[in-house]
Amino acid sequence: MRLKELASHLGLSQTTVSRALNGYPEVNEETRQRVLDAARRYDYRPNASARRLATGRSGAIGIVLPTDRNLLLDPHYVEFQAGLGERLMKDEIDIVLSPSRAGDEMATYRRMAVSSRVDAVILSSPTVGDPRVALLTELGLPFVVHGRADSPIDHAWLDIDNEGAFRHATKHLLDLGHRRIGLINGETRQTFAIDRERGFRNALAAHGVAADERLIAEGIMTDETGYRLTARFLAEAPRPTALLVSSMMMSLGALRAIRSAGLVLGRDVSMIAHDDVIPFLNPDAMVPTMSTTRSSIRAAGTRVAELLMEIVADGRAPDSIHELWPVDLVIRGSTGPAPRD
Amino acid sequence: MRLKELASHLGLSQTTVSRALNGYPEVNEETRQRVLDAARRYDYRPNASARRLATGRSGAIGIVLPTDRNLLLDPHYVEFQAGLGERLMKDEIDIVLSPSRAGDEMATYRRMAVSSRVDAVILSSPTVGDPRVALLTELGLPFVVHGRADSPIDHAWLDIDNEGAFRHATKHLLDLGHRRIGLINGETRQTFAIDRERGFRNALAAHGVAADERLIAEGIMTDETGYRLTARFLAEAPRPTALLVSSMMMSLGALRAIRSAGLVLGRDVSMIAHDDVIPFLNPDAMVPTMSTTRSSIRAAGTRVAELLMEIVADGRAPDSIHELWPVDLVIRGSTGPAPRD
DNA sequence: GAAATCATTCAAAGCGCTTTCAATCGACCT
DNA sequence: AGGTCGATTGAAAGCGCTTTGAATGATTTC
Repeated sequence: MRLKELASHLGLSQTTVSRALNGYPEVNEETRQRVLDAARRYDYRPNASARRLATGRSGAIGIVLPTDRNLLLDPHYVEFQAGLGERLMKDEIDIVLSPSRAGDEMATYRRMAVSSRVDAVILSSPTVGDPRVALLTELGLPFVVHGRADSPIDHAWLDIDNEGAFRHATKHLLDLGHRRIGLINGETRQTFAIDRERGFRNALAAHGVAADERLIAEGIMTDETGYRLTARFLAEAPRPTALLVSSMMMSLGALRAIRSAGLVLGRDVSMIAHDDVIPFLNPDAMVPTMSTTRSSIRAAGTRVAELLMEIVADGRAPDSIHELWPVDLVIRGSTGPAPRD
Repeated sequence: MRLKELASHLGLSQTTVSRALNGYPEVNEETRQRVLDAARRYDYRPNASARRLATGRSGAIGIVLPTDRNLLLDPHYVEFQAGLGERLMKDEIDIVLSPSRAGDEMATYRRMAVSSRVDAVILSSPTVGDPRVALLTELGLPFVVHGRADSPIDHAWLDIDNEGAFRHATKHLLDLGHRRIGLINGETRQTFAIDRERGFRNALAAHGVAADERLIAEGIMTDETGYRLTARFLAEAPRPTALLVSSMMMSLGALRAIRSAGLVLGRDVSMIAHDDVIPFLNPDAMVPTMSTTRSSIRAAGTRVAELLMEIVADGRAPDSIHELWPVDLVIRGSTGPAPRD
């Protein structure tokens, strides 16, 4: 069923039918009802390409998907995407995934922009001075960064307070008497990891405790990295009595390492992990339950979608968008007072 | 830069330029070169919507994304998507994700088809007699099922040999002397889980061993389910000496339960888990290393993309597409001879 | 009662491509 | 020489929608 047919069925012009369907005010209410009824009856759906061509808007937002970076291997990513989708669904906006090899990423963004395939894009996993910010700004393709790119160019971003989260968590451990605290971080190419390390160091400094560089390490956020780094830390003498871990996935490995060393989590070693609220990594289901810094990555996805819509549909100025979300510190069974020796 | 401008820059008609760019044979080679050079120089990119409108093809394939089913929470899904993307990238085909609430799924497929947003779709996690197969067939929207829908309607599918995989794995355990073997399966709504259970039972039957229904259980494939079901099995008397587990994620929980019971994996209890080759769940990195039935879900994604292209671009008949992939049985440290009691 | 205003509706002009159908120009054939 | 054919190019007609500018009656206004 095409607009033309629908119009002739109704004995109306395409113009009127189109307006009725799109909610323009100048059409008679009675006419609009007739049109709406007919559209439903014939299951009419406007052709997406035609509409896009006519309006110049694509009705889609883009994500460039590096096929070989770890973004993809990452459950966080899926969860974020789910949040995104939840919001976008309401306005029937599609997500266009454009896979791209690591080197071609910039070209892919360019392609998306020039071929007007999407109205806006999302930047995930920003690095320091991320070149994508400059590119997109130059291309005039609206975007929201999930995280912060720390770029000289002002841009729209939504981030969680990583510094504050890890500062509070560290402070909590210090208050429990811990002095040797290890940090198992994500890769410090990414801004969130830098911020967390800063929070960690700030808390130590504020307490007059010197940071031990041998107890600060980073890596991709996998179970395996968690295991390896924790095992390394525990081999130090004296060993750390508490651990700050950047993801629940890593905390799984960390826990394995702690057990392998014959130690008990929450007694010999305390741990606080960052929890992005991923359904299959539930801190309450762990044994012992895991103390966390918590912020739902899914909710962030929803909000980023919302912001994107505000920019594209309502013309909101991107540089007015800077949201920093607070992070909860949830104390559970994996933290306890520092053991005395 | 628009086609029109480009053409006038070159002193050619749009027709010729369009043909040159799209590789039609009737244009002079010299002319084609000039056009290609100019296109590169001006960084010309055809407008995606216009092209789609003109050709009637959307240059995208669709995935309906149930926002509240567990498909999403699932790393398998991401990995599959990565494989898909890898292949689609080559032809600059987009993936359109259409989020949808569980109830609306069918409507979303319908919308995708009628608005010709995509040229084809992918069906994941098929259930027995999956209604989507009938719907898509009726709508005339090409699709490939990842898995098998076990529907009366013939359709394109790619699946791994789940029955064979679990049959072989079970046989291997039987050959090692195990007689009490537990099965921790994915939800038996899904065809893959049914096939695995069948393989398991077939192997037992072939060996003349009666299946113990108390040692067969299912659930969503999470760490938590793995823990819970394993703990339950180990409480039986006599307890199972071996376990077949449907995912690496579950095997993590299973391992925890085994340890909690004071047992040693690979000695007191053997385990074989299904490995979809997810980068952050590496069976070689586990302690002990995990015996698995292995088939790369990413490779499956790549191949599904390939098949989709064959249907859409080359007009291959969907009902000629039935691929059943064999599954490797990889024996590592988590399996050993049955303990004698 | 004529002019002006308002509420509705429509015809037609794009949006930027692809593709059909014709036109042109030498080369080739009889 | 007149006609045919193959190679190359172009003009114009869509693809299905939105939107501009105009038209039509009906309703007010002076």
